[in-house]
Amino acid sequence: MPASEDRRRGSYPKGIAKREEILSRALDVIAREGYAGASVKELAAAVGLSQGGLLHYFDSKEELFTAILRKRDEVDLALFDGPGEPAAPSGAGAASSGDTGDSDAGTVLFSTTGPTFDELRDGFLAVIRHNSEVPGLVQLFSRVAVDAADPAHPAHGFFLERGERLREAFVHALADAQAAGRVRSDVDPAMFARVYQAVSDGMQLQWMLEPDADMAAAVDALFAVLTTEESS
Amino acid sequence: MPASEDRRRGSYPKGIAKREEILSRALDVIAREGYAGASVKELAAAVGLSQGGLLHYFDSKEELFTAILRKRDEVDLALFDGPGEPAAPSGAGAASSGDTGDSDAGTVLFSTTGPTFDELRDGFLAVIRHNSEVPGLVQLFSRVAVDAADPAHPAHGFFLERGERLREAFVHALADAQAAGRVRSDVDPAMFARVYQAVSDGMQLQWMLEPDADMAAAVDALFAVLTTEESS
DNA sequence: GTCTATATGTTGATAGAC
DNA sequence: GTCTATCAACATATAGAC
Repeated sequence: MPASEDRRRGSYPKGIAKREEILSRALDVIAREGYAGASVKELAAAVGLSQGGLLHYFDSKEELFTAILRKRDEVDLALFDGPGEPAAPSGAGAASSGDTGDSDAGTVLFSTTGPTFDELRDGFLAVIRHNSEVPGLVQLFSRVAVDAADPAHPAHGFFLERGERLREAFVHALADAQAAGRVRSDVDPAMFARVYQAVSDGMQLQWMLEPDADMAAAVDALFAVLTTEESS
Repeated sequence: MPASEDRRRGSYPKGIAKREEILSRALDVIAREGYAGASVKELAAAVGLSQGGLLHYFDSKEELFTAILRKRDEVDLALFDGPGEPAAPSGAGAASSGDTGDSDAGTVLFSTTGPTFDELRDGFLAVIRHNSEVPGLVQLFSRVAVDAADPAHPAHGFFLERGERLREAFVHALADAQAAGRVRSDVDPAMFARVYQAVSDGMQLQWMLEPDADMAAAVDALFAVLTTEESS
């Protein structure tokens, strides 16, 4: 049911379709060409619109970027969830090319119904590895994440909910894996859900500073110490 | 030897003294009143100078903020290192009041000579707990950390070196503790040095968004899973 | 629905008086 | 060394033409 959040302006089929197209293209552009405190005008030009034209669809710069981050999660979910093997996450430009999906497919990763521990680990790591190929998106995410600390920021709610969903998935997966004896019994799922999120976010900062820093390896190391056996 | 890095403009005793005084006051102001994308003018007024007066000591806004972060580390080091019990880290405003110290005291926490595992853990946690009382500094740190991803940013080198020092301390402490059988033998010190840094930085983001998130508890949980016995 | 043009505001930085 | 005054550069948002 992708109807609830997408209502903004005209909200007619045509309008929201264009909106989605803009977001897809923006994602692609930022992923490839990077984000460096980009202005609305720059981004507008990049997606083939004027500033005014772009702001016809988004009320403000901050809302635009928030929408981009939402769309990004949507795309990542569709790519790295559900199927054991993603269709074709080849290279960097895996975020555009038409409609990636109103397919309700990927809600496993961040939903409460919950992926299994293995699914969550694999999906989480896949997204993180993918991030290494879209530096601009990582930078955009981190930048907005800081700004969104302000409750008045349009992305405040987005980051709150996103974090909650992510951690909820971890809590369930960890608890289940614990019950199955695969995760140490002395780990508090709620606490380590936060730790996973923190490691992921924190490694992004390190990686932006030092591209050699291996984000996925660090997260993987955390999985390793929490699990009782060596899987895979 | 605090002489090497402090050379900038006039660099006469009087000049650098005033510089330090400005930084101390700026720290105090930001810690108490918060940082919200503060402009140079605002900060200048807060420290009792005009914009021009302030920029007499710092070439640019970015260099000013970089210097503030440097000073902050210096103060934290002096406060939460060396003595088993800090003098009086009471409340929030523990960062000003005269000269906190050219005292060469605290170089343990981030130096290669290295604190012991317990010292590092206690100091690290103390700094993190202290951070909860200076939200403005946490926000400033995170904001500049993102911007400093750009190699051209004045703080780029600062964050690189800071990260290296911090992780080096962790690598040594973890390795030593491992040799003593206090830390699991299957943890890679270098890898987990990154993980500690990531958890710390990542928890700051969560805490800025949700002040109820317990930064120290998360880091402490990581210590707990890595150690073989329950210390405390 | 999209563009051009503009209003409005702010910022960082500089020049020059005192 | 510090202040006042000012600049030039942008950026966002809006208004109005097409």
